[in-house]
Amino acid sequence: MSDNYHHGDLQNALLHAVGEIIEEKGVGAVSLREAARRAGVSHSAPAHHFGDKIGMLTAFARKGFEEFGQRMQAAADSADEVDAKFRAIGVEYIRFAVERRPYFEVMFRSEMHDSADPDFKCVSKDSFGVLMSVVESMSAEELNGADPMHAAMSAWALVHGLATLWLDGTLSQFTDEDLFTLVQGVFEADIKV
Amino acid sequence: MSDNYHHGDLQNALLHAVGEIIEEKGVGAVSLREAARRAGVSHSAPAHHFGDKIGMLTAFARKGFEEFGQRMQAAADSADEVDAKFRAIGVEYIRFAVERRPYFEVMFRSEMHDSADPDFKCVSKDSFGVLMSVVESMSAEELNGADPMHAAMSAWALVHGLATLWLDGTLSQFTDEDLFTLVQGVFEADIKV
DNA sequence: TGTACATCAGTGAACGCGCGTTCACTGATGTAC
DNA sequence: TGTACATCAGTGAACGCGCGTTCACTGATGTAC
Repeated sequence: MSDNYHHGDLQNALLHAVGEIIEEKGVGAVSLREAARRAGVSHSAPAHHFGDKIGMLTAFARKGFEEFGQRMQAAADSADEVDAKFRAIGVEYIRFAVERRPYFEVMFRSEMHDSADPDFKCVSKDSFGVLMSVVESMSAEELNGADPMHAAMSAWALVHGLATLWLDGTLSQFTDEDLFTLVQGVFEADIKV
Repeated sequence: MSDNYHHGDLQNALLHAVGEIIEEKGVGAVSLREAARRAGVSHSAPAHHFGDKIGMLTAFARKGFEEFGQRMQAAADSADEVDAKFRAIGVEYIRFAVERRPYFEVMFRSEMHDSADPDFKCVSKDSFGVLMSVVESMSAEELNGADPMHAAMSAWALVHGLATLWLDGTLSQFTDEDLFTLVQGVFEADIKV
């Protein structure tokens, strides 16, 4: 690999830079030029690879969903009992949101990516599939007679809500608890609405 | 009120404009200049009133929380039974998110306002207080022995997750259901994690 | 009833900035012969 | 083994844009006397 002209893996270097920018300055600070700067490359290089800004962010979101899907699957595989799988997925969801905040924010904010991108659609559906297949393996008794899709949405909404409220700093206004102590408490308190 | 120089209620006119901008072009399109344009006023007028951009958005969020708090309170008062209050609050939360999307987005995104603003803090805490007081009026039996704070967080996370997933367009990828049919189903399916 | 004056809302010109996009280009690489 | 050529990655100058902020200003309003 030459030192100069041909970077070798610029695509990944740029996506890495995007992550850094979000980590340091938030999603609003992402720009093609700043990503180029951090990758040590001319400011028009990113457009060459990704077409435009939204293309770069969509590629970033796709990469996020790939890791996310793998982690969800690993969580589901980490337990034998259905309800243990269920909990493991929930905890891993929140863990991902906190550890990989830049991905999470771009993945789940519609204005930050192109949801119509076929690859994006595919990889995001796959992630949801992990949750669905766990729910579908539940017995009618375990589901309390609930529709599996609704049960999946319910679980998803709960962890997604916790994650976003935490990331937005709203929760810390109301409780001093460590996030995972809180998660534990919330999972146990998940009373019937 | 003169036609020209002194507007009379520019502050509100600007906040109204902010709502319009978000409705039409999303939170990223908000600017002092665009708000001024829509209020039919010079571009430096908003700074005169709000100090800077974040000041304008924080005022917008405050206004949102005021309406939000009132609606939460009205929902809580609309029923006699505790669990009916609980449900009413949940539905109203989601209804607010959908009907008043611009407010909702600015209220719950930390980078869109100044969370340290004393008035903001006050009015957002008040809203949460409505939920807390309903949960606190529940008997130990109704709570299934759960900590009231955790029960409140759990309910909050559920509806907040539903609302944000819906607004971000993520849910519509997976279900064709009307939002409130889905909400109904999810509330009923709210199984123990 | 009239005048002077303080206050405050809103103006408009100017500034510098970072951005996305375009485009003709150049340097490196690999392949065909 | 050497040469010609196509391909593709990355360059860098240029463009126009909308933005936030500043600042000396002006027009309207109300109050004191």
